[in-house]
Amino acid sequence: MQQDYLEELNEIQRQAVTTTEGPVMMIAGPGSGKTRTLTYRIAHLVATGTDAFRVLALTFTNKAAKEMKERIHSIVGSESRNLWMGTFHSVFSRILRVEAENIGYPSNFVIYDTTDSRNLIKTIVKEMNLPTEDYKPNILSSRISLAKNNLISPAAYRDNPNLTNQDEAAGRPKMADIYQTYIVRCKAAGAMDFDDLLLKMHEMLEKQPELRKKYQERFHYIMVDEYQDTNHLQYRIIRRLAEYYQNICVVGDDAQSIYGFRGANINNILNFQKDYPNVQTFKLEQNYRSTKRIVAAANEIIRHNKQQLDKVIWTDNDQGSKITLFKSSSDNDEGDRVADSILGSQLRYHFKNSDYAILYRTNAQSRAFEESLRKKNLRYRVYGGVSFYQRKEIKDLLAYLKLIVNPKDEESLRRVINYPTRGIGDKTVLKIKAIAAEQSITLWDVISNITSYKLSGRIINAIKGFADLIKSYQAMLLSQDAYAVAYEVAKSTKILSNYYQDQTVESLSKYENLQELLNSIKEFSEADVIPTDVEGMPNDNSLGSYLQQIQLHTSLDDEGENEDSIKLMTIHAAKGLEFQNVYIVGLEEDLFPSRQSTVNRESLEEERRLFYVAATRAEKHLYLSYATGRFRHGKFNYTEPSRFIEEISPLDITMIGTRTRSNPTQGSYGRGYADRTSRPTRQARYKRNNSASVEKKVSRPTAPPPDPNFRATDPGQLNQGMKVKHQRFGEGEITAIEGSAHNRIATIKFEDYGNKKIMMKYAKLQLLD
DNA sequence: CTAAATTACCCTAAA
DNA sequence: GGTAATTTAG
Repeated sequence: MQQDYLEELNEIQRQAVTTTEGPVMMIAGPGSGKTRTLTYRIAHLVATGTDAFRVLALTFTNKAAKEMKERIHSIVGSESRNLWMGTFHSVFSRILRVEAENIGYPSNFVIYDTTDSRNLIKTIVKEMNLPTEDYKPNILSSRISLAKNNLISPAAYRDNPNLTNQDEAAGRPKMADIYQTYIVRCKAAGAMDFDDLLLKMHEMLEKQPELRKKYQERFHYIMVDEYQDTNHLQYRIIRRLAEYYQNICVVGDDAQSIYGFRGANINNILNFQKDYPNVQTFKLEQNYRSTKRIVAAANEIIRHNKQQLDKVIWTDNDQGSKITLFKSSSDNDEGDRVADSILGSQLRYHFKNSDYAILYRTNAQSRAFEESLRKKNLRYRVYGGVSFYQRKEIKDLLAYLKLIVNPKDEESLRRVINYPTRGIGDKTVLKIKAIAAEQSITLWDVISNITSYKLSGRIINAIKGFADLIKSYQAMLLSQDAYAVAYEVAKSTKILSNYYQDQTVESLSKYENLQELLNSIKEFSEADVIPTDVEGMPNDNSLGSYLQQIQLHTSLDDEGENEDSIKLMTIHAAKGLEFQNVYIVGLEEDLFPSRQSTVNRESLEEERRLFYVAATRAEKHLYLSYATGRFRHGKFNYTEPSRFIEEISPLDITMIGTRTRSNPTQGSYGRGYADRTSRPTRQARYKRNNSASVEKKVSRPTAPPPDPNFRATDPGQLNQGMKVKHQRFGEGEITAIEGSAHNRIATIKFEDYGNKKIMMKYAKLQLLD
């Protein structure tokens, strides 16, 4: 065991580590060694005799938990595997899985992500015959989430004039009914949404004294990272769990609270002293990460906020170079400028690619940088964005697997019952639903017993075929591992081979994504199961376990940590990370700060904290960038520089203005715009980053060879005068191409049909030589 | 009923 | 700029 860990800490950090008893609060500024202190605190507990399974440590990303776990492992050894450590959602889902039957859920409960729960809300609205223009799924779902996170039940919601008045005014008086129905339907489906993972944990602790006692007594020591980002529900759970031993240590920084939009309550940290009057507080204000200039700029930024704890960070590090500000004329110009700057900086300072991060406010901003970096052959990786697990093809296959594990899952059932098509259309599904509703049973109950209902032979046949298929997979799961079943599903449903046959760029990428998914299932199901010493810490490689795990996947969990690539991510995703060189881009009004954040002071201050977080990620060099215009929603708009830029003293900034070389605005409007739409962006990005690993890990299943004459319908490849074949209209010749890059329409003269206008983006055309 | 084609709609961050 | 919903053709 490593003995000298206390030597690596400064005085305050050491006190925070060794003060293990009673409530402790650490206010830790950026770069103050917070993670190190927290890590050593846990290691210290274990090293001084606490059983690891008595320690609960809650973080906001799996990555943070994993890193800490590894560091603790290196200090205390294998005992660290018994720590209860992870995100709120993943730790609670493990506990709930063990206790499922005590709270009326199957232990294989499924977890609904935002898409699943929105779809469910959509069907509820439809079933209640409410106007969809007033009842928008994402608004409804955010209100439900708000209610759940503030422990407002449907009944309490109904009685809350504040909430109901808002709903009345917005034309959705049935809000509370939807909320109630939503809960009933989730329960019936054996499903929990993200909020339920917290809510059910809370309910269990409140309503079941035995279980409350069990968990209160299990966790001698509780630690919560990023405490400023906890919401009311999380706060209540933590309080309950800590009630018995009172050994609770929270770590946070009010200046870095950036999750207000999902209910984070900054008062949780501001009021901690009231909750625990005997709290011992440690302030970590020395910054070990950044140069003096960066630290000074950060302090200037945050000083513009009214609501904050009194705290100034300082550093002993070098003065460092000035902050660089880039002004560009468009989003594409901004991309080029940043890519140029990275190249120049690499030549001068010999940094690796992985020493650079480009941070933006919205995921959509990544594209321009991707293109510019690709042009210069700079390796990059985009984190976050549309998650791998949200892609259609992935969700489809996962829906089968979820259904096999838990056939009550209505969302998954609806997703796959007619995919691939097997003659079960909307009408048929409606009939089944009517039967299920009438008898108060689940859809699966009806489907699995379809022969006992009076329906037409054709319908019974189709449904029986489907039910038998699912049943056969379920039977298979009894004797075979998760991968074998998943592979069988992918193969026998033809999902995989259909994508393989269809040689378009999109389909190929979908095919590869599916392979990648199968791959990860294979890895999971073949991994050695490391037994833990702890009762109630499930650690198995079943399909159900896999499904629960991936639903709680966080965006930074993606592999590639060790590769040498420039990192592109949102500022939210960058929290807790550090980089030698940071580019904060898109510093424009209405983008950063975002338009909706400028309506009141609270949200503007949160936006400013976001800027503070971004700036404090930088160790050596900080670059800011804005453009005077950019494409948004398919249109070019002129923009104003962000108010945040002015909040930093001009003395600390070097300005680099718009270049006069080519005319960038026009370039981006004409040629650049056409270029970007003709390029398979997201698929290409994924493929680029992952295809190599796909190829080496999995051998391809046999599929018929692709038709050599077939070419992807890429509007950029097609020109006037070309001969093409259309699936329906037969052979023809392109006589004209019109429309914007987005909606490119070809006029094609067909032999049998005359002139037809075809939207090229969607039509499947075969190129004839 | 299916598949293709067209139109409608959304739009901050994320477990 | 992308996807979901709807319409259209077969």
